Amino acid sequence: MSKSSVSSSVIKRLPRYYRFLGDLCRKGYTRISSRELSEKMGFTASQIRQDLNCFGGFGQQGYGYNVKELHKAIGDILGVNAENKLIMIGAGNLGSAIASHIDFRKKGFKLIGIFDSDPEKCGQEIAGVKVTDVAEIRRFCVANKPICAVLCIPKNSAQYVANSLVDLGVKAFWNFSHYDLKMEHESIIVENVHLGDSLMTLAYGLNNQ
Amino acid sequence: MSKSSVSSSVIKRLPRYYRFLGDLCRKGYTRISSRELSEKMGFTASQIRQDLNCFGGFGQQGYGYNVKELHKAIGDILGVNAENKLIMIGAGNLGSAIASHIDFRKKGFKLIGIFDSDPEKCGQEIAGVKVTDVAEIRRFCVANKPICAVLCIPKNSAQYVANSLVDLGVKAFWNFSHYDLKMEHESIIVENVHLGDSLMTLAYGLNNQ
DNA sequence: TAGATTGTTAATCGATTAACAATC
DNA sequence: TAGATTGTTAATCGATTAACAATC
Repeated sequence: MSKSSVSSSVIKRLPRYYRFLGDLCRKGYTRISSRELSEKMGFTASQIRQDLNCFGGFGQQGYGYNVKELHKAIGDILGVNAENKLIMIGAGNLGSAIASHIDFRKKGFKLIGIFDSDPEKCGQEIAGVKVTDVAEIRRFCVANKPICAVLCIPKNSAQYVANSLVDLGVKAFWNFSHYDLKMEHESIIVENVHLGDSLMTLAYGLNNQ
Repeated sequence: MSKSSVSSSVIKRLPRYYRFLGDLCRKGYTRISSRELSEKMGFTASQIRQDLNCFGGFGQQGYGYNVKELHKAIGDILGVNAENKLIMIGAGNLGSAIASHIDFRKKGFKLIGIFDSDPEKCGQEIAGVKVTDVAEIRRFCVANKPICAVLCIPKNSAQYVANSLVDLGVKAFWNFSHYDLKMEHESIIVENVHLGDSLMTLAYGLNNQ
């Protein structure tokens, strides 16, 4: 299945559907129409039906969607039940907060290692994972084959570290380093998170009415 | 000036331009053409010129753009030199990491207060700001008139807290609470950050080639 | 002046919305 | 069966790209 043909606009909405449907499940909804869902989510009903039909016909005419089934289906599309092995590089403020704050298992990942260059941090435990010296990364990757890395390191080392990790088999990066990673192989997946950019759009909003 | 007519696609690219131009300044560039910038940023030259001309003609035919001037101009459009007073609600893992990690002053904000309901945390200092009991928020807001709030609180209290803060004059929210805020007054600016959603798009990528 | 590169208009492309026949 | 609501095609809208005349 060439799901890669699905546009990124649609893909970025999937986690949102997943979240809302999870909430609806918990609230005891068993069925919902695209119109009802559109009112709750602020999308149009048309868009919801259009989006879902990129992946198959989950609804039933005259009835709507089964909330639980749809939630499960979207979870499967996203791959939230996978256990993609993930390591984190950089256990500073942000790194350790993310390690503790994100429920990796519920998002399709398993945190198997945290690395830092600061000897003070090595040996400490964060989110149940021991912090290891970065010097050990190569050995660790060869032995444990992580597929994804969270980068919480300064921007000047981000590209170098990412390149090294690609050579060690890492296929995806969740990058918090204030630097836009550019990867050679286009099969490498990168999600650059720029919290500062997000904040600046707020400044823009306040600055311009 | 009805800058509000500028599309959000453009606005979301502004911080990126700002970052790249800052880097170019530091690297000693004095001028740059839209073509050169397009190669560095991965946009098209056309888009760059189109984007910039939403705000005015910053370039010069036959020459290109003055890096320093353009950087300054975009900074002014974003309002990075403002000192929008900002408070943070919730000093847990994520809240305190963000307070320490983000350079608010460089983004147009000034962190003037941090609030938490945990008595353990009250009195502690984070990023040079003392953590205060949430019970004090009303008094604090009346006295100090913050215009923006960062929400690092559980999702079930997010909407209630946001509504209360609106009544106290807060105009903008940077919301990390795993819940999509819906505000009555459409003048209230909300930036919902969903780190989990961002991570799930990575899971999707790994799950689908 | 000639060359380069902008600002801007026009063309294209993609994403969103509307409409409706199919069908539960 | 009649009513509701989907899946899907067609229409609209907006954003991106291309082209080029203006001009430094």
